[in-house]
Amino acid sequence: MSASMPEADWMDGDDEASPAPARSSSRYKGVVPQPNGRWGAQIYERHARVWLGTFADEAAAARAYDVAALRFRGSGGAVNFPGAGGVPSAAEMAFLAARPKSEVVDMLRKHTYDDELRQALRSGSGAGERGDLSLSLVPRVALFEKAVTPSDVGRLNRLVVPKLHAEKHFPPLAGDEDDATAPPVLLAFEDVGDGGKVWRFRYSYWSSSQSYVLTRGWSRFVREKGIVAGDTVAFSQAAAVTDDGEVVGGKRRMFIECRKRKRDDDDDDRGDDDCCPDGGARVVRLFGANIAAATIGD
DNA sequence: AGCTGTGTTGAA
DNA sequence: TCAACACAGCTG
Repeated sequence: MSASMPEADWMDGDDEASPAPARSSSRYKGVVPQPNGRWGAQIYERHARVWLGTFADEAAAARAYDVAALRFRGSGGAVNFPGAGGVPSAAEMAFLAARPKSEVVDMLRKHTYDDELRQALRSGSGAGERGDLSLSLVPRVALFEKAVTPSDVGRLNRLVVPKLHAEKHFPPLAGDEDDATAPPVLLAFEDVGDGGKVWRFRYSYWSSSQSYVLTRGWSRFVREKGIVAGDTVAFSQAAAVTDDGEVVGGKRRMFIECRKRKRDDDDDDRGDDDCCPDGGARVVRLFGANIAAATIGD
């Protein structure tokens, strides 16, 4: 179901005008009648029942089951409301995939799922968005960030990547152990603050300074984003969320995001060429502090 | 006092 | 896996 779908549309069954006492059973999958005339929703996983809450409307309970089925079994699972409202959008699937089952179940039990989904969809659908899949909904793991130095934004046209982070999160560069200059590698990053615009940088090791650097492409990034010394560039990587909400790296997609250095109160400077189109501090939902991000280099 | 959500069982 | 049924507990 999509967030834009009015709930009332499918909330009317046959027994709308009458308070209708509990029927002996529901026509919807995962829905069970409650003694008081309300409806309960449940889904089974591994022999165990997962209670999804009770609902006044039979169809609302059925929809709760659908949501759970989407999260527990993927878009392939049988659902009560296929078609129209039941068609899971890529964005909704991402929304679901980005949170642990327990959280989804909580939202269903508290009847807050639709609100949360709408809110996430709204905040994620900025003007610069390209696909219909909001980047803010893509689960990501933070890799590292660096406050850029004057030389990082100066004429050197390069960003020094702290050795520890480079070696831990970026693909290994042959030759970084000996004094030979490693062959350059091209890395692509999706811009979290700009609807996924892709930035490509040459990544290499400068043996002369014994530094890992992002070179070609970096200066353009600095210029277009208006990055100045003191600002921060953050790197993250696509991740997957397990049943328990544990985040695991795995996908190769990497992301970059720039954050303006916090200014006390003086000027807010130009508000559009900024690196964060939305205006204020963009809140990106990142997961878990301690995740074993998969090695990018495979 | 009401309701929710679990215990449990038999069918699919 | 799934739902029917009973009712233990919980909530207010």
